[in-house]
Amino acid sequence: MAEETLLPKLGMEPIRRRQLIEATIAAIHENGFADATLQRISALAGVSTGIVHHYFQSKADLLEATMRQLATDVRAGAVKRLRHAKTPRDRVAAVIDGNLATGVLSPQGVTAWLAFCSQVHCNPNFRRVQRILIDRMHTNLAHALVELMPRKEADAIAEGLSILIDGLWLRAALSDGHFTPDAARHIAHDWFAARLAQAQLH
Amino acid sequence: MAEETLLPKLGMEPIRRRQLIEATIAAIHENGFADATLQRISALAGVSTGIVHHYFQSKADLLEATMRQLATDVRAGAVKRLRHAKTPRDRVAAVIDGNLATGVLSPQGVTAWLAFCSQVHCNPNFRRVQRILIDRMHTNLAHALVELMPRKEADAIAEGLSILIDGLWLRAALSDGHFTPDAARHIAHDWFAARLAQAQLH
DNA sequence: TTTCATTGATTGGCTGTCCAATATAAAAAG
DNA sequence: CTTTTTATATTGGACAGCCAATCAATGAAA
Repeated sequence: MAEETLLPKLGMEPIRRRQLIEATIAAIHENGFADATLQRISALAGVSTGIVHHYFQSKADLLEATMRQLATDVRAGAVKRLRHAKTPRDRVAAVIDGNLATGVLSPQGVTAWLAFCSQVHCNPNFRRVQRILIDRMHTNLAHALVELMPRKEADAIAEGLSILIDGLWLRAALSDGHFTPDAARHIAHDWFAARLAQAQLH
Repeated sequence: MAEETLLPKLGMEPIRRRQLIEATIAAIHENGFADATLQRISALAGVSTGIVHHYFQSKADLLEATMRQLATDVRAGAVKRLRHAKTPRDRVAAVIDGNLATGVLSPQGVTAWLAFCSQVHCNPNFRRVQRILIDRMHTNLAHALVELMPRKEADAIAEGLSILIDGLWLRAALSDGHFTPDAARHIAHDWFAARLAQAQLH
C-alpha cells in the first residue's frame, strides 16, 4: 500500500515483514481466511509473490507471525494503561480499556483475529498464542480483584469479565464497524460494576 | 459414518443431506475451514466425492446449508424451553439455557459455528444467517425484560446478555471441551442476576 | 566485487466441478 | 409371478484452474 519514495535497499527486513503482515490482515478481512492467498497478500502489499518466501519460511510462518503481531498489539494496549493505574479498580479498568481500545477493535484486526481463533483447534501454534493472551488477561484481572475479595470470588469475576470481553470482540467483528469501541467499553464497565456491587454485599 | 444395513434406495435425499452436513461439521472441526475439502467431507460421510453435487448445487451451497442447520439447532433449544416459561425471569432463563444447552455447545458444533462467523464479513449469506440468530435472541430477551423495567434499560441488558452468551460460545470453542456447558450456564445466570439487581435499585 | 533485494516464470500437487457409466429398487407390463 | 421399463442413487475418473513453493536471473547498494 504505502509507497516508499526513497529506496533504502538495506535493512528492508523489518519493513517488509510488517508490510506483509498488514497485507495479510487486510486480505483476511476482504477475502476470508480460506481465500487469503499469497498472490492476494503480496498484491495488497505491492510486492511480487516471490518475496514472501524471502522474509518468511512459508505461508504458515507468515500467518503465525501475523497472529503474534495482533496479540502483541492487544497486549501493548493493556500494559500501557496498567502502568498508570494505582487502585485495583483502576487496574481492572486498564485491562478493559486496553483490550477494547479503538486501535485494537479495528474491523480488519478483529476479523483477522476471529479467523485465527477459528483455527485454534487444529493448529497448536495458533492455540499457544491465543492461550497466552487469555491467560495474561485473566491473571491481570485476578491480581487486581484479589485485593478486593477472596481469591475464589476474584477468579470467578475475572473469568466472567474476560469472557464478556471476548464476546465484545466477537460482536465487533460480526457487526463490522456499526459497533463502536466506546459502546463496547461502556458495556464492559457497566456489567463489571454490577457484578462487583453484588460481590461486595456479603 | 453410520452404515445402514438395509438399503433404502428411494428417498435418500434427507438422509444424505444430513449425513453430509454432519460430515462437514466434523471436517471443519478436524481440519479447519480452509482445509475442509470435499474429499475429506465425503470420506467422513463414507460416500464418494461425486455425491456432494447430487444433493447440493455446490460446495458453497453445502456450507450454507451446514450453517443454517447449526442455527436451527441452536434456535430449537431456546424455543422448546420458552414454551414452558411463565414469568419474565423464566423466559430469560430459557434463552440462556437454550443457547448454552449441552447439545448446542458440542466441541464440533461451536468450532464449526465459529469458523462460519469468521467468514461473515466476506459472505452475505453467512451474514444473514448469523444476523437472524442474534436478532431473535435479542428480541426474546428484550420482550421478557421490558416487563420488568423501562424499554431502554431492557434493551441495554438484552444486548449485554447476548454478548456474554456469544463470549461463552467463543470460550467453549477455544477451550474445546475443558469448559463445560454447566459452567457456562452458571456464569450467564450469575452475571444476569447481578445486572438485574443493579437495574432494579433505582 | 560482494551482498542483499526483488522479480516473475515454473513446477507438482490439490481443488471444485462435471459427466459418462453402472447399480439398484420401484413401477409397469406381460 | 416374471419380465421389462423407468427413475433414482452412486461411483470414480477427467478436466481446467489455482495454490504454495522453488529458483535462476536481474537490479541496486555497499
